[in-house]
Amino acid sequence: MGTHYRGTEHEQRALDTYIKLTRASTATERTINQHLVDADLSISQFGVLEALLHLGPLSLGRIAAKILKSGGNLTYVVDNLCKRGLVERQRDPDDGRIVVVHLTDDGHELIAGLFPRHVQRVVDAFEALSEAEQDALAALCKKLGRAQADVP
Amino acid sequence: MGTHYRGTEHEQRALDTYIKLTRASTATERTINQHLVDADLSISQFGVLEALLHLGPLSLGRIAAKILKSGGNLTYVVDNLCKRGLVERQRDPDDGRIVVVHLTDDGHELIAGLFPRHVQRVVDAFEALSEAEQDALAALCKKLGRAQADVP
DNA sequence: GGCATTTAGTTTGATATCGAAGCATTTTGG
DNA sequence: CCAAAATGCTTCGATATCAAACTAAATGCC
Repeated sequence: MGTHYRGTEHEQRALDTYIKLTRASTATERTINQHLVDADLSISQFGVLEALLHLGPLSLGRIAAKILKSGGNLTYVVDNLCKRGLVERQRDPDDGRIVVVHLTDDGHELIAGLFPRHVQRVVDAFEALSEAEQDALAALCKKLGRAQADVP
Repeated sequence: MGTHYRGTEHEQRALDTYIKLTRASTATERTINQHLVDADLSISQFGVLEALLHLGPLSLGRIAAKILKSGGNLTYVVDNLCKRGLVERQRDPDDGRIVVVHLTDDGHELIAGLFPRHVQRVVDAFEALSEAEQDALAALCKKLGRAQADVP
């Protein structure tokens, strides 16, 4: 693995870490989300349903922040979930700009049934690392992720 | 951060690590690729050009494997690069199934000029971690990434 | 109170992305 | 030597995704 670019050792290290991080993330996500195909859900759709399951009804903006997607995107994803009757939109009576999204009974049943399987897949995917290694990885990722807000 | 799901400690740990990994990867990618907007290149387009710069002409299949994208996708991305005159297709005379993609002069000039800036951005993004931390992160990601091939 | 600014969502146009189906071409097995 | 299987790419239909333009509602300032 690694790039074929010849730079300083410092550059090489950053490039190499970057590639491995990206690949690990992509590969892990792909493995874990394999089961969503059966439920006919996209990753984003699953993300929205999961957020609603664990946090209760949320505005579009809060969902967008939660799953790190753009507003325009969220409108689209929620549209598709609405069409399938898994969620519903409700305008906030106090603030007419806000649209709150909540699970329907069908939606709740679907995500509640799916989630345990999802957890198991996450656990399986990370079985390759010991608990200490998982903690170390999480800590490094947290540090790295936090820092990105400050990089121009 | 972290999920709001109450499971066993073992489950919590995997879920938490998963979220932090995904977020760090997404955030870092976003920071680093910000400069591509100026060059009017998508991340995938940049990935293709970079692969060609450092590895020389490649078949579509090899590019797909290199940047972890589906074949159908690669056809599309390379189409767009062709339209802009940055790459060209060439059928392999020995094996009529294979299409080899290579940089044009314009393409070479563009990516060769862009790459140093890209490296600098990667270095900057990872400045938040010490060299030892970067090495540790790379090693953990490598281990995790490798293992995904074996998870059903 | 009324205009300017900010905030929340939606729309739009372009690129990305996948999986499956389709089409050549090459390789393989009998 | 030929039919079957495998390989490499393209096409297609659907979803995702972003950024920018747009609309509507609330807030702030004078």
